[in-house]
Amino acid sequence: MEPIHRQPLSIQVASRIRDLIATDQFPPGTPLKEVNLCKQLSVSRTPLREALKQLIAEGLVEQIPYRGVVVCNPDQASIEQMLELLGALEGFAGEMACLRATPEEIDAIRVLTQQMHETYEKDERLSYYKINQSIHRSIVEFSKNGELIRSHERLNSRLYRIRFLSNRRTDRWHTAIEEHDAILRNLEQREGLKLNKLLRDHLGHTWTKVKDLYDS
Amino acid sequence: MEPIHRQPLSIQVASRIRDLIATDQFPPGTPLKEVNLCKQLSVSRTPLREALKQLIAEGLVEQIPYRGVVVCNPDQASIEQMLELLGALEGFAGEMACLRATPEEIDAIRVLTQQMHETYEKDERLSYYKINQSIHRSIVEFSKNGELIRSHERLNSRLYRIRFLSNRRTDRWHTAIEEHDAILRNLEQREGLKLNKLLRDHLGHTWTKVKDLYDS
DNA sequence: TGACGCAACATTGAATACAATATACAAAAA
DNA sequence: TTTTTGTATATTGTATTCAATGTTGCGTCA
Repeated sequence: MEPIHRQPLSIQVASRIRDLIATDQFPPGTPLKEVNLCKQLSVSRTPLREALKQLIAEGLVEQIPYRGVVVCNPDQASIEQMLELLGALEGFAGEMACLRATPEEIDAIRVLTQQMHETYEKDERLSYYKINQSIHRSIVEFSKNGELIRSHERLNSRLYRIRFLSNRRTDRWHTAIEEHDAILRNLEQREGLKLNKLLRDHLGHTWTKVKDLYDS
Repeated sequence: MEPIHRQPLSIQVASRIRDLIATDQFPPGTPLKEVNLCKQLSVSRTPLREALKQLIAEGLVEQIPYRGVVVCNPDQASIEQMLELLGALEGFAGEMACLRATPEEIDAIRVLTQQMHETYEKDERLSYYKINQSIHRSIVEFSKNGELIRSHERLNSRLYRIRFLSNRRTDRWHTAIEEHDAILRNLEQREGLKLNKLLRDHLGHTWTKVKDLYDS
């Protein structure tokens, strides 16, 4: 029977704040003052502080002793580094997925890629963004390496906001679409090394898009 | 001028516990009871709990609600996954290091590799282990990617104990030594792709050694 | 007018008190 | 004898209180 699983307050609070940051309701630089957040979330300071400790460990916020916690505002250099690492992780995951993904799992990627085409033609950017995320997350899952999956998840969540913003503004969708077709093809044919390179380059292009956003 | 940086108690406590786990003074399965630790470390529960939260986020310990935290005892499968990921990270780092390391930095690796030979001939396993760690950590640093460096550091610390134990018992040193010579050569010649593969395979061999340890 | 010092306030760091939950053991019933 | 249930105890989860530190602003003195 399915066990009931409760979550300590601190975990729930951490999730909530994580969402608030990802959706830009707490944009970079926002000071996270303990008493304010306590009132807003209706919890006491102890679980809130434990939640903040977790977010610090994840790198989403930073803490200066006796001066509080603020939402991180990564500069161009560290965004580039994060995307570089994300590309390495996804590339490696793709390579492993070529060895370990089942035919059914590859079918799922095929379906998602098809849906992506549809959102592209309908110009539905939000749906496009979410499907894109699903594809990448699925490929990583099919690596069947739990550590890799968690590392990717953490890093990706830190980049969620910035990629979302760049997705709204960039006007070069079609290259991404073509790349996704190539990704699917190489996964189908189990071309691990090629898929690795494809995914790394794919993230590299994301960086150029983000850079455009910053420079403008 | 160098700023004075103070560390909150929770950070210090976290470091201490991390060491205790790495050095096997808190072996896997040890229950970390809050009041006990408080007395032993002479701190109150609040900073201790914040430290534990950080270790949970790092994956060194795990928490079951209302039942406390215990030192993780990863099974063979997750150790294999961690080593696989570590290999991917180091391989990628090596590839980047070929692009970005200065000649002086490569010299440093050369010196360390030479020292490694000496410890091998003198049969000094502890020194060997530490130099080996230094080499790998240095290569990762020379990738000049801070995110990569931190990810590697976290994962490596989780594997510190298990690799240490396997190093003490394995009787096949010379293959590792030869691999390190090859690593140095490819770094000197900036052969990024080859170095990537070398490092990945190197960690793969580590896995076979760890596996021997478990099976025996 | 500007710089320094002091004091009041705001905010975080740490400790303690209280509540919720799980476990262990014993007693009672089948 | 075995199972079940209730109660005591231990442990974690949360709230509150107190202490330490940083910041701001005003007043005074050069």
